[in-house]
Amino acid sequence: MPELPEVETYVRELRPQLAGKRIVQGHVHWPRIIAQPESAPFLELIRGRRFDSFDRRGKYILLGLDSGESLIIHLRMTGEIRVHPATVEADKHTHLLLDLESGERLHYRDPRKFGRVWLVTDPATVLGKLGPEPLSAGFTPAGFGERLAGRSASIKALLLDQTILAGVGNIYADEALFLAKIDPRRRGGTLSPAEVAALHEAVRAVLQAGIEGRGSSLQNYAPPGGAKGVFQEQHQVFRRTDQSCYRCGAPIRRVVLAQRSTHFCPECQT
DNA sequence: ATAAGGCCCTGACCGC
DNA sequence: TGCGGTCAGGGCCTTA
Repeated sequence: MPELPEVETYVRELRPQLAGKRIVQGHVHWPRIIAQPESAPFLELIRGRRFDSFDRRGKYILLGLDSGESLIIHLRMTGEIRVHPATVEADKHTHLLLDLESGERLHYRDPRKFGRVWLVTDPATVLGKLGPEPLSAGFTPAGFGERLAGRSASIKALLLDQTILAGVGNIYADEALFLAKIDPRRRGGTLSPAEVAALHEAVRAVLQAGIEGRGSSLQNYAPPGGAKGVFQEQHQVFRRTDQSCYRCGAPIRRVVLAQRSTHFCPECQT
């Protein structure tokens, strides 16, 4: 489940694999994977274009083309991008193929078909509603507090809300709440300024540590460079139900909040 | 405006 | 071994 650290790792590893390479021709095997425009104009617009720039916003991958347009990709749960020699066959889960002038092919693969691809002139049409980047100067304790003020939803649900801040998913939300010692069931509006500040710092710390670990590799997830991420080895609570808290020894609890499994230490997080 | 639930999808896993 | 049922969950949509 790629979240901000996994997507950041993706962009960093795709850059050397794709920079300056030209798309000869694209092939769409499952049209709904292309969110915008329709797949026919999509294929026409990418033909002959070169990969120029590589960026991330929240959990979105932004591949800038030499036409000035942006190929935006969201991997959602099981999306996967690989650059293979042309001799590598597409499997049944490969929904988009881009033939490159280099003789390689970009494979977009996604067993659960949740991911989406956009080709747009202005990225803001896709990204416009996203909240601040957690690792940028635009994410401040004061601004975070304002966005949480008056909210009755659980703080866990609010951390997953991409309009409050961009890039946090289920893993890093649970880890950040543990680090900040905040019960995930707390209503967002009830956090004190000190707790908001602690959570702000914790979110930044876990995302930064996640990036340094090249993300969390759970199930089959791996970034495109081949080597798996290692941050899962540092998880304090995520998927550690009934195991001992590393800090106090109490068993980690699992509850469901906002339809998401949520893991926390009932002794440390209050 | 906010909150909550459904939906999309398929592989993995479980119990029988 | 086969099979039906359940679970996983990001973001969008609908409903209240």
